[in-house]
Parts: sequence; structure tokens; C-alpha cells
Amino acid sequence: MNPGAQHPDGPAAQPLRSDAERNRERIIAAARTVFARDGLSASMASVAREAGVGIATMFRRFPTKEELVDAVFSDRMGAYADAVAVALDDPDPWNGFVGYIEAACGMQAADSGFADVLTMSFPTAKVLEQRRSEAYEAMLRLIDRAKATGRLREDFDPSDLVLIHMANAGVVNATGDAAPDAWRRVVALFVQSLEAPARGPLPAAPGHEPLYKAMLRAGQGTATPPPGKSS
Amino acid sequence: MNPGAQHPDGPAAQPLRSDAERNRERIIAAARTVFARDGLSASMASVAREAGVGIATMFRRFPTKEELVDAVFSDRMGAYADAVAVALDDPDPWNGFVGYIEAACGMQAADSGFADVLTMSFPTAKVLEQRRSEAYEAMLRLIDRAKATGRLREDFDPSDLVLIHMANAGVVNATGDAAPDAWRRVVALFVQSLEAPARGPLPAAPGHEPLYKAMLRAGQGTATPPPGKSS
DNA sequence: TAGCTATCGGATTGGCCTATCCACTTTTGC
DNA sequence: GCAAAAGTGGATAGGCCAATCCGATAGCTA
Repeated sequence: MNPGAQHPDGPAAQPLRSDAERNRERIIAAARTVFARDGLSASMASVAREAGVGIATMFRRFPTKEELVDAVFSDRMGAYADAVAVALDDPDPWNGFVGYIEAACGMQAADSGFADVLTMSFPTAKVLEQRRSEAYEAMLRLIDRAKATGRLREDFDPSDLVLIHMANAGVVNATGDAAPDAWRRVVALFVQSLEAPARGPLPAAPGHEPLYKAMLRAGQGTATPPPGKSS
Repeated sequence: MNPGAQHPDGPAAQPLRSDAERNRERIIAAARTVFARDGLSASMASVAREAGVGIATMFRRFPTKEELVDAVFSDRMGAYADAVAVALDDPDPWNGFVGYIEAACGMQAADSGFADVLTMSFPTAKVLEQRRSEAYEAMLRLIDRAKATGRLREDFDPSDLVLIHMANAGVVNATGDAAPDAWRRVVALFVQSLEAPARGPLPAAPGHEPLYKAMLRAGQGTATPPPGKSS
């Protein structure tokens, strides 16, 4: 796909040898499959198995799971950001807002790994977090536009979207293949509760810092199983 | 090896020796603590450690995790059923309904293990499932009453409560201590979307069988890590 | 109190996980 | 073609987990 330019080191720190590059792509493709099926809790070993490469190759290319997550999901997060952009183009802001929520939650339903990514934070996954924050900025505008038309309740907070993704992740993970469309009903309920006029006040939003801390903690957990943690 | 057994077989199939009974209580108390903190994914070994008993004692008393779950959560599920009963006593059915949802989700927030229990099914946990179905029956009446007053939307389905619990479990598990009250806001949104008149149609409810299958699958997973599962 | 037996709990087996090491193979540049 | 560099994957260490075995211990009953 792109010759140099892997992740953090820079555009072309050192082009990989052809077979190495091939294996790298195979690993990413395998991870896409495995993470989509099993979520981010899938093991590095299972990805290597799926890719048909040795465990060592896995760890040489992606020393931490965060780096793998970055490589696998940064483009999907790009698609997520695009969905926000599309929503911003909708002449009807409320319509755009609703369509965006449904699209975003649909992406969660289609990919367990991405469902996890949307509720976790990975500080070292630079590209991924960059895309995430692009999406976030656009989302703020989307929310403002929707509020301006008066169809989105005034007390809606951007962090509510994170909560919705956490809730949706819960539904998606719990139902899996057994009830693959259950999330649609839940999301529809959410959307209807967001339409103005509000039917009542809401408890205070958790605030960004605590939520970020929660997402961070969840992300850390993914990296390495607790080294020591007894009583 | 084990002549009588304790709970499911009857009140006192074979009274345990005093030290055994003491250990049994210690294990249950420890499990209450550990499950509340770590959810049902906590290991049997960690419960034994917390209880200060040997691993063997653990497995002798509770050969499967389901039996332990039964012993630990059947009384909490009883409290859950009581919450429904209390709600049924409320002169205002809608008020009772809303209070019940908030109480139930609050129980999830206060106990990660119980949050899991409400989204999983454990066929062999007889007492627990008995209580669950008692609660379910009462809940059906609660829903009918709330609908009869016209304040609960007509298209509300009993299975929606399961979905709400799955969503709430997602929020509770994701936020943890970092944002301990986030669930309140999510639940408030849900409640407002349930009040009549409905603001729009909903996608079809998933139906009980698929949801039950989902809960069953989740419960199975808890018992034993997949014996074999490669591609 | 004495002996029988239920019960205890550490050691152990076998599985899966993360992570590293090192002898062998492939690619690349000349 | 050929050698050096880059890359590969199996073996392996160390950890946690479920589950079982068996010598030691503690409770119960006569």
C-alpha cells in the first residue's frame, strides 16, 4: 500500500525488505479478521496463527498490541471521521446527526474490535488517536449545528456519544451473532431520547476527564494482562 | 465421592462438617467481594486466595463456577425480584416502572458480577434462574400496568429490559471507578425514550429466543475457557 | 479419649498467554 | 552468483488459569 511510512519512526525510517513487508500486510489482514471476530482481547499469538507467521515475526513487527491496533484500526477510524464529514454535509443537521450515530454504531456492530477501540484510548497509537481527534473536532461542529436547529436537546454533551458507544459495545458484545440487529433498537431508543424538546432533566454528564481516564484504563488493560494484582 | 450435596438437592441432604461449612461461608463471602470488584471473569483461584482456603477446597465445594455463581448471586437476584415487587406496589405504575429500572441498573453499577449475571444465563444455577424467572413474571405485570396508564410506549417489549441491562453493563464495565455515575445519565436517556407518546417507530425487538441464546452463550463462556477453537 | 473418616491444601499437570533468544533461510546489492 | 545483512520461526522462559491427586489434619462419635 505505501512503501515507506509505517508508524511512529517517520515517513521512511528504513524500508522493509520485500518479504518482511509482505508478512507485515499479512499480519494486519489477519488481525483485521481476528479482532473483528473476537474483539481486542484476541491474543497476539492467535493473530500470528491466523496470519501463518511465527510468533517472533509478530512481535518483531509489532512489539506491543497498541502498535498493531494502530496499524489495523487507523484507517477504520478514518472511515469513522469520514462519516462525521458526510453528516456535516447533510443539509438537515438533525438528519445528519442521527445518520452519523447510526453509522457509527453500525461500525461497532460489524467489528467487535472497532467496538472496543471506540471505548478505549491508546496513547501510543499516534495515527489512530490523530484520526480520533479529527473526528471529535468535526463532531463538535455537528452537535452545534444540530442544536442550532433546535432538534437536538440543549443539554446534550459531546461525552454522551462516548457513553452511547460504551452502551452499544455492551449490547454488541453480549448479543454477538445470536441477535445481530439488537443494537438497532437500542440506538433508536437513544436517538429518540435525544430529540428536543427534552422530556426532563438529565443527571450531570460525567465530564471529559473521568471518561478519558476510563477509556485509558480500558486501553491499558488490553496491552498486557496485569503483571501482579493479588489481594 | 460426594454423597449428598448442598443446595440444589435439598435443604439438608447431608449436613457439612462444621469446618467445611465455615469454609463454605468464607468462600461465598470472598466470592461476593471478588466478583463485585472484578466481575464474573474473576478466577476461581483468586476467590480461593481471598477466602484463605486451598484451591482444592474451592473445587470440592463448587465444582463449577456456575454453582458458585448460584450460591453467591441467588440472594441478590432475590433482592432484584423484590425491587420488582416494590415497583408493583407503587400507586403510580409509571413511577414504579421507572424506579425499578433505576434500582436495577444501580444494582449493576454497584456490583460488576451482578451486572454480568443480568446479561447471562446459567442453566445449571437452579436457584438463581428460579429467582430470575420470578422477577421476570412480576416484570411482565409491571410492564402491562405501565402500558395501561398510557405512559409507557405501546411497543415496549419485555426483552428491551435485557437490552438495557446489556447496555448498562457496557457502560458500567467501561467506566468503572473512573466515572462511577455515568450510568445514571445513560439510564435517564433510556427512560425518557420509553415514555409515551413514542417519537417514532422502533426496529423490531430481537425476540426472546435469540436474546436467550445470547445470554446462554455468554454464560457458557464464563464457565470454562474454550477447550478448542482454532480456525 | 481413641479411632474413623470427612475435609484440607499444597504440589502437580496441562493449556494458553506474552515475550525473548538464536540457529537457519531469504533477499539484496555488487 | 555470492556474501552480508535482514528476516524467519521454533524453542523456551515465566505467568496465570482450571482441575486433580494424595499425604496430613481436624471433627465427630462411641
